[in-house]
Amino acid sequence: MSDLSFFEKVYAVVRQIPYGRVTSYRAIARYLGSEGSARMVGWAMNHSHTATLDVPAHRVVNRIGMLTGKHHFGGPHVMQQLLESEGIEIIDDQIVHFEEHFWDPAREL
DNA sequence: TGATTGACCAACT
DNA sequence: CAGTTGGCCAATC
Repeated sequence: MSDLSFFEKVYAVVRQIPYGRVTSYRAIARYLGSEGSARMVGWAMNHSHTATLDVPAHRVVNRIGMLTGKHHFGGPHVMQQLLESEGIEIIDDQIVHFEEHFWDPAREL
């Protein structure tokens, strides 16, 4: 684990997010400890397309469940559609019942 | 190599 | 109560 770069650690965690669940940038940063900040997680997601494995970045949102990075999925509605296809309801770019869908790696992993 | 930026967050004004 | 500022650390300009 320690051999992995911060990015790879982020990818590893995001890949383990269960179907129909979401988490936040801050939760991932907190789970990884002081090795990075929420900003770094977002930055890692920005480069997630460079990762060899598929990273379900659509399951990662900001702390209030808002789809801040939806524009980076190739379209402004792709992220929302992906989440809705997993049974997550979204209104105004915001996840409904976010706390119910929330998956905390530090708590569940 | 210094300055800027970024899919964020919390504190401060 | 809304807008600004600082901090986080790496990548890009």
